[in-house]
Amino acid sequence: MADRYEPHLIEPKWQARWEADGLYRAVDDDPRPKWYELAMFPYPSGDLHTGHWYHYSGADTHARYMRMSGYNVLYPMGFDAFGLPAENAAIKRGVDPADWTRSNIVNFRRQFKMMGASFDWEREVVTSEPEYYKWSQWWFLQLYHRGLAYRAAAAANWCPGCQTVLANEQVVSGRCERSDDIVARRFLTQWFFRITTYADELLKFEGIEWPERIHAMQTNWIGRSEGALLHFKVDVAGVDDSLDVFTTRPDTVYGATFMVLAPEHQLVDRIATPEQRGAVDAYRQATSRQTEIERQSTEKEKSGVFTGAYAMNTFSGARIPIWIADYVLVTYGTGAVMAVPAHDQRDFEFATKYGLEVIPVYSHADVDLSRPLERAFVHGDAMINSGPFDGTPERDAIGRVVRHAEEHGFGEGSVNYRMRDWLISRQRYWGAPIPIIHCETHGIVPVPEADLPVVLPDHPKFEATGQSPLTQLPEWVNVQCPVDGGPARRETDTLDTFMCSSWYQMRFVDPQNPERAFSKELGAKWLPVDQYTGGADHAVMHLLYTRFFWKAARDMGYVEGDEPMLRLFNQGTLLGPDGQKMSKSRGNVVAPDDQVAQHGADAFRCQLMFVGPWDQGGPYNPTGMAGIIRWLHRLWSLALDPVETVANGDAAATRSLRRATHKTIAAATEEIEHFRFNTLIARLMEHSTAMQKARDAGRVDAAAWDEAISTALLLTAPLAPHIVEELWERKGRPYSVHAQRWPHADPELLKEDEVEIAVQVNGRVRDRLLLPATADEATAKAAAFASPRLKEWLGSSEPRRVIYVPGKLLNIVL
RNA sequence: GCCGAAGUGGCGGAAUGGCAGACGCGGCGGUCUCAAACACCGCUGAGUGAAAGCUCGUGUGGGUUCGAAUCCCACCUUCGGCACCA
Repeated sequence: MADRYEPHLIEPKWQARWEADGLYRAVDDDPRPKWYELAMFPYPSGDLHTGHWYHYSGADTHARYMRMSGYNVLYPMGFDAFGLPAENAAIKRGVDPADWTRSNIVNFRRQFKMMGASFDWEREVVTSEPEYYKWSQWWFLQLYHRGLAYRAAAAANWCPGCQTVLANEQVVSGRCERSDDIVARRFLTQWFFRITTYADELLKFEGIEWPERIHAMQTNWIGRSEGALLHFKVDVAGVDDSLDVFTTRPDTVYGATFMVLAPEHQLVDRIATPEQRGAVDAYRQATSRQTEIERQSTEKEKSGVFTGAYAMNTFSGARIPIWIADYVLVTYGTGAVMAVPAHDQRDFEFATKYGLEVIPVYSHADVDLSRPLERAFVHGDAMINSGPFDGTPERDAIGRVVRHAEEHGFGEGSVNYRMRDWLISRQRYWGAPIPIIHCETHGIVPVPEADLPVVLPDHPKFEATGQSPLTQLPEWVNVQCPVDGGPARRETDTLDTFMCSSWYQMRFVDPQNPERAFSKELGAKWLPVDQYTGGADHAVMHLLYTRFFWKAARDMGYVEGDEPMLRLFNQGTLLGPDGQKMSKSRGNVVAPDDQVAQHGADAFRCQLMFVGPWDQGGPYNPTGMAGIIRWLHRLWSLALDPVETVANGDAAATRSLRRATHKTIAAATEEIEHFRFNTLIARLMEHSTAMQKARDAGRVDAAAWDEAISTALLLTAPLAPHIVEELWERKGRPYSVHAQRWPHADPELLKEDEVEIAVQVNGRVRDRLLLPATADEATAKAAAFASPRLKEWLGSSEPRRVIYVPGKLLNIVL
């Protein structure tokens, strides 16, 4: 008699065995086709939470499936270990960030192992260890040498809480993505990566299977708009500048009756007239006091101030006033717009408020131009008030105006992007030091590759100075210039952690290489990633950065192919049992360690996979755990309890059991390929029920039973690795179930002998008939007319039409 | 405002042109048990009926089709992203 299923006894046993045997090690010279499965690595803060379990349970199940499908699977894990929480812990509690991080990693590793995750731990990387960040620094130098890293004085997003700058991607509706503080502006000299060089290529998603919504979000973020750069002459004595504006509507240029500059625009100081200077300065002050959120509010009434200066509309020859207003952003386009009040609603509101001229430059069938406009109209029929262009239909207008501009030197066709270059400087301690030395005579000098890594010094001091804590360590900062040995200072900014995670997938292919970031051979062997999984919250940060990074690496000859991750699957967000985001303050947190202690890792994994479609996430249902546990117990007793078998079972019953088994194989394969774990489990439960029925009927065919049990175990192995390994062993099968081949469905066995078809009369189901699977329309029709139940519906009239879908339904239209 | 996803029993969800509600939870009834359970069996969308059955039913309104949860149009709601973007 088999003993009970007791997960806490079998799970640690198998975890130890798998580790000792190196069961999940990826072998570089294995002849089988490679499969690189990658799950976004975590930031090691405190505990592996339920959201992590949700992600890694699905990823692990898929990786195990691919291994059983005959692939040489690389499924590595590491830690994205630089970042703010470690530094904040250091500031608050005085612990060393490195110690804090290492102890968290120890805990994460323990929890990953408790989960039964099939990572190849020999390839682990930790981004905060010098062995790794040496190569992050090396990559920085490669980008620098290629002109893709540069330093610029620019307005930066400053998070007062984190005391550091943020990339645009890390600002979420005016707040810090991490700390939720309101972001301020600061002018600082910072390091940038020239991601905009790749903007157009990043808009292409050819050759990769990524979710549509990630395409949409990245496309949205990059924000490409086509238009023209037009030059307007500044009409101010002693200023010989032209004022450039980007516009998507160069065809409305004759209607540009004023210009608006962002208050921070460089030209403002030089053109403001003495009479207007006071008002201009006051407005600029008021603007700088506003937060990003206040400034971006679309509710707010438009405001602005006249500079007293004029520009010349190069096209119309009109002298038009130059205003400043906060609705023009210094970070977008050229920070200046030509205002066309007749055809842009914002400009219209502004013109109305300040009594500026409104000149329509399009006719419109529904707009009476003899009266003042009540609002702007964006599209029109044909150009008017536009000199030589009058009468041009709208569809030809932009092309003609741009050609004219180019011929006369008034401007040129241009493309503008919303996306800015990637700001990578952080005034933080816990990050990879940027490998640059500032020399009094030689300026910016890259650290020679032979001197890498630039090791992060121990014993940091944290004082909220707004500068990198590294500036407070003079013995580290003061160095000799690599060129002449003269006095020089190290760069004290550290790299944005997203830089470290932009190339980690490359390091996993050759994680211990002391000579290079990774060898070309191993890169060619394993890269790119075949399947990537992770949350959609990284859509415009990590997932955009890593694509940029890859393309830059490709252009430098380090990798081949255009994309780093061929397939991407985003799991959804797991919510608390109350349907709210899990958080300690709400008290709706499900603690994985407790769940494992109570029910075992297999049950917790399965329950997480069963709550709903993996890509949708949704509320965690703690009471549903009972169903999963019942099913695992059923599997246990099906496999181990004695069953009355015979050598040659009843043919029909045998065929029925084998059909159930093979149908389950076919369905399960389809589900697991598409990450549909909830329906995968439903299919497996149905199979368990089918086996139970066969067993209870007695005198089961021994071979069919054996096949059913083996199949059930093989199909369940990726989801619940421990219980299946235990049952596999107890059934006397060869170790390990996880090294077995995924079963194949026999198409012959999938065929039904008889099928139940629905018989409809005028589209409504009136009866169900059992027919041979091969029945043709005539047979089905004859059977329907022979059915007593259908008599009253069909009457004696001839059907007008009959639709027959073999195996499914017969619809008789009267 | 723009882009994207979604709306189905008491609950999580299944079905992507062919029998709506698979699978599971919960509930109800029963079996075994001294008793209970994470053991087992049955029922469980609403209305009506003794029952067979019939009628209604997938956010709302319309359409296409022999047939629509599924496709099309309009609208409503929720979630995610972007937003004074020139």
